[in-house]
Amino acid sequence: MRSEDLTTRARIRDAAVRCFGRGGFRVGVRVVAKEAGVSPGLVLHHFGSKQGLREACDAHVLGVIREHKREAVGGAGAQALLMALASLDRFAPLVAYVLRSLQEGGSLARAFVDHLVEDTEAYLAEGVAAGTLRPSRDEAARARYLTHMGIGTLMVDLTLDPPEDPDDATAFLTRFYERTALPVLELFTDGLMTDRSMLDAYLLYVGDPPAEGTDADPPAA
Amino acid sequence: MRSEDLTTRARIRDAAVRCFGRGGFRVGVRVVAKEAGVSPGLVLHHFGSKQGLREACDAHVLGVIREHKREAVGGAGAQALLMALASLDRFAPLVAYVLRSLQEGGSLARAFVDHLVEDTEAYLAEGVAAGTLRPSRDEAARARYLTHMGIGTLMVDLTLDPPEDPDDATAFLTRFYERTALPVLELFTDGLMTDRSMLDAYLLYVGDPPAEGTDADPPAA
DNA sequence: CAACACCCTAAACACTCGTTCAACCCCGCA
DNA sequence: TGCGGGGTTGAACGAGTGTTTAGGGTGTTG
Repeated sequence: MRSEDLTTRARIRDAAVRCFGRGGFRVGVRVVAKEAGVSPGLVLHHFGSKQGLREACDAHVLGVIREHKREAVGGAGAQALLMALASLDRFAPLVAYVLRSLQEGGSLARAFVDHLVEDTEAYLAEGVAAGTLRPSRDEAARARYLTHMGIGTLMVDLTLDPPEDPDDATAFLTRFYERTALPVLELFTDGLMTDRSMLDAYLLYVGDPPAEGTDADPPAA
Repeated sequence: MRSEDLTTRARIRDAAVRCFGRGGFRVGVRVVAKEAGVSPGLVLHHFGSKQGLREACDAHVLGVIREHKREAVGGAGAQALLMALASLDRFAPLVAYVLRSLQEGGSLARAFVDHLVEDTEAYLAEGVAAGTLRPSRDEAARARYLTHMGIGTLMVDLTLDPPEDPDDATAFLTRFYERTALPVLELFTDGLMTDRSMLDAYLLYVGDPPAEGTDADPPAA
């Protein structure tokens, strides 16, 4: 911790990120104040209100993630990004904060997810262009769906059996990855169904959708 | 509403289900009491504590769902079940309650999801036996993954832009279904990738997994 | 009729929350 | 030396929470 060379304001903000990441946004101002080593009044003096404190946290976390996304290199996708960030343990509290934010909703969650959807769309487009990924009849919808799906699966695992140590985001993410790697790879390479009847029925039902992009050859079963 | 022919205890319980479904579990005992048309003290008199009230709600909701699952016939899967239940509008508050429960965690959420995982596993086994679904190297893991994935995608949509009318679970579920039908059908019929390299790399890396149950022939590409 | 048991209410209690405020310390500056 | 003035404190306020408790009614029973 290089906490003494920070502004008091920044120290409070970082403490708040830690506290909110650990216990959600219901933790009180007094807890944050104690974590930062200051009095409760000072927190409100610097941020106006608890809402202001949270907004400052949101802005800071989002900024740091945007800034350091390139360090967290590798494939697109929510887990990949969070995993890479959490492995750099100085970012672990930020990851916990993001997970909490995704759990309880709010503007940071929306911004973060929209950001990921963009990345995913670009990543998918690359893959399609390179021939490694199949094209979709609605690329935007697919990108959003895959992103929501990735994050959602993670969130369900998180809420259903929350890790005993809320600080160790890395352990949780690793465990999650181990449990889901095989099914997700199977699904992504071969799909689930053996024929196209359900998809065709749907396409017939909705009257065949935009079909923009490449209306590519359906790969023979 | 046939509310006057119920025990006061049942009336309070149903009011609590509605309130919790609408506003989450943070809504106060006084709100529930007002919704039920009784005094706040009576709520605690009947259920001992707020925790007791919630447990009674959990038990009741789970019981009703178990009981009426056959009415809500059709394919397995979280959305299918919830959708079918919500369409019967007398169950709409229950569905909202379940969604809240999934959002905030708790024993009902766990029970509900475990229940769904079982159903999914049976449903998948049927499909595999009938030849309409591809087998997996770890059927249990796949069933759990697909269930968490389905519910998770739903929850992300729900937390990211919550519906303006928290009572109308049907509208939300319909909209969700429309947005995801195409991507999910595409993914389930053809997968995402054009070759098996990533899956093979993983299988090589983990040294080919348990493969218990049906150590079936990997379907020839 | 008296007495008991039960359903129910209204008020109060104890606590936590976000927020406010008067005062204090300590710094630079004239 | 006196004078701000921002950083900081700790106590207090008011509204919210879950919970407790004393006490009305009301019906049933002896």
